[in-house]
Amino acid sequence: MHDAVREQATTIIARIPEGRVTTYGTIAKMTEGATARSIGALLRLLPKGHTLPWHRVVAAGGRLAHHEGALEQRELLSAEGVIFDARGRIPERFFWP
DNA sequence: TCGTTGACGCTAA
DNA sequence: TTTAGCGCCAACG
Repeated sequence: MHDAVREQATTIIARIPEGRVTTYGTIAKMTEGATARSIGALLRLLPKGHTLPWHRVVAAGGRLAHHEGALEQRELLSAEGVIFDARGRIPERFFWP
């Protein structure tokens, strides 16, 4: 992934409003030359002290991707008012854009 | 350079 | 609704 693509992706993630979420696929579509998988790779390698709202990036269908920080992610989202339904999915009204 | 791994997505069955 | 299969891309040894 080129630096320009990475910068564009991080910019998009930084623009996600509080209390809203977006998906890997959505970011990939908005970023030229990126795919859902490349976005995942990008977030995985984020520096320790970054200010990016990574917790607002979820898997397709509003499901929560299974990774180490999933629990923390769920807490952060809940703190912002994001609701999980009975099946552990985020309703579409929380999606951004 | 090659094979493996993993914060994924989409489609078919 | 759940699984499997395939495509996809970056990092790493």
